[in-house]
Amino acid sequence: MNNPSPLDITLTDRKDGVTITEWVYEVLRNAVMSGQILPGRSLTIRELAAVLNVSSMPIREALKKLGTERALEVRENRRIMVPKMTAMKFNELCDTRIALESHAAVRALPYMTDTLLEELQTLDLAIDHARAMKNAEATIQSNQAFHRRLYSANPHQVSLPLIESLWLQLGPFLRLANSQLEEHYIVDRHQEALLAIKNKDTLALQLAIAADIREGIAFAGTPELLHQFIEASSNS
Amino acid sequence: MNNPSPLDITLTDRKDGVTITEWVYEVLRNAVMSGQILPGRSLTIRELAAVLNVSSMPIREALKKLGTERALEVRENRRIMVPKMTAMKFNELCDTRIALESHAAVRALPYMTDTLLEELQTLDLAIDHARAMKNAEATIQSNQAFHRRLYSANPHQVSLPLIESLWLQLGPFLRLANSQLEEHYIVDRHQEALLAIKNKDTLALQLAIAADIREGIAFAGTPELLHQFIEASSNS
DNA sequence: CAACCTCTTTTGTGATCACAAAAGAAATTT
DNA sequence: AAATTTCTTTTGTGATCACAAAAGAGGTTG
Repeated sequence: MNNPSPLDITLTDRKDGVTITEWVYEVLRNAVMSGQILPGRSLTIRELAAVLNVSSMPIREALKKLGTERALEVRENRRIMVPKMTAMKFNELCDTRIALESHAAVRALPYMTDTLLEELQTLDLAIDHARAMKNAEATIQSNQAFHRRLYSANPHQVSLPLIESLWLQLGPFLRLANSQLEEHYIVDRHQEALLAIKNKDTLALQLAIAADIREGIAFAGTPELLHQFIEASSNS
Repeated sequence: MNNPSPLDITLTDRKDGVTITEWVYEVLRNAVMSGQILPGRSLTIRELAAVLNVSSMPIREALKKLGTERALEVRENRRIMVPKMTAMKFNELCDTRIALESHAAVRALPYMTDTLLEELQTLDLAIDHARAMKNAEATIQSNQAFHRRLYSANPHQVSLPLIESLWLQLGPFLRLANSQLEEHYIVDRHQEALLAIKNKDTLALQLAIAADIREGIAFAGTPELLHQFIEASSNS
C-alpha cells in the first residue's frame, strides 16, 4: 500500500468494563459514520492497530462486525475500505430506510407513554439546538438518538440493528452533506410524528417518518453534491 | 460449563479458495438455520474449535459475524448461544419480513427480464419438489433461494443482507415447524408473484409476497407449536 | 437442605508469531 | 518509454500462548 492519506480518527477514552474490542468497534464505527475515513481509502489491520495502539485481534473482530453491517467492505483482493457511494445505491438506502423506519415507528406506537413522549420532545429540542449551532455531527447524532428512542419503545423491536446498518452506510455521505450545505428551511416532521403518536394515528406517523427521512435526505442527494462527494473520495 | 448436550453439526467440505474462517461461518450459519444448535444451549469457542478441528481464530471471527447478524447472542455473562424465541419477537420478525421483503420485491421489479422469470419458475419447481419429498430443509433452502434470486434482480439492492438476518433469526424455529407439522394445503403465492411480475403490477406483487410470508409462517406460529419449541430448548 | 466459602478449572480476551499470498518496488527486456 | 520479470516488503490468515475473570466443583456451616 503506497502512501495512503493519513488517518485522522477521533479516539475516545475507554471506560471500565468495556473490552478493547468493543472500544475499537465504537471508535471505528464513529470514524465511518462521521466521514473521518474517506470511501475507497484502503485500510490495513496493522495500520489501524498502530493508530489505536492495540494488537491486531480487537481490530480484526471490530472489522468483521463493521463488515457484516456493511459499514466496510472487503474486496476480493482483500482491500478493506469504506465503500464508495453511487447514486443508485443512495436511492436504495433512502427508500429502504423509509420502508423500514416507518414500519418500526408503527410497531413502536402501541408502547408509547406520556413519559416517552416528553423524552422525545427533549431529544427533538437537542436536534434544534445542534442545528442552530451549525454543528453537523451533533445534528446527525441527535437526530439518530431521536429515531432510536422512538423505535426502541417497542421492547421486541427487531428492526433497530437493520436500521443502524442503513444509517452506517449513509453516514459518511450525510456527514459531508450536513457540513457543506447552507442551512435551509425544513418542516419539522418530528413534531408531526409526535402529534401522530399522541393521537395514536398510525397513518399520520408513517407519513411523518417517511417525509422526515425523504426531506432530510433530499437536499443531500442532489446530483451535484453526489458528484462532489465521489470526486473527493477519488483523490484518496 | 457442565455436560452440555452434544453438538451434532453438519460439516461440509471446504473448497479451494475458501478461507477457514469463511468455511466455519458457513458451517455454523447452516447449523443455526437448520436448528442443529438448540436455542439457549451455551457454546464456547474451544468446543466449536474442537468440533470443527480448527484454531480459535476462525471461530471467533465467524461468531462475531453471526452475532452481528443476530443469529447468535452474547450475554453479559459472556454466554454465547442461539437466542430463545418468544411469541412477541416472532411476530416482530414476521412483520418486519413482510415490510422489508415486499419492499425489496418492488425495488427489483424494474430489473426483471424474461430470463429471470424463467429462472424463478425453475426455482419454484424446486420448492414444489422438496415439499413433495417432505424434505423440510430443502424446502426452506429452496424457498429462500427463490426469494433471494427475486430480490437480487436489482443490482443495487441493499435489503438482502437485512432480509438474510431475519431469515437467520427465524431459521431454527421454521426448521422445527417444517419438520414436525403435517402437510397442509397452501395457495401458491409464488405463482401469483410471478404473474404480478409479468404484468409489472407493483401492488399485486406486494400483496403476493406479503401473503406468501404470512401464510408460510402462520401455521408455524401457533401458540401450541411455539410452546413446544420453547420447551424443547429449555431441556438443553 | 440451603447458603456460603474456597479452590480448581474453564473461558474469553488480547498479544504474538509464522507463513503463504498479495502488493509494491526495482530491474530487465522490448 | 512501456511492458515484463524478478525481488522485496507487506498483508491477511490461522495458530498458539498467557492471563484475568468467570464458572464449576467441592467442602463447610447453619
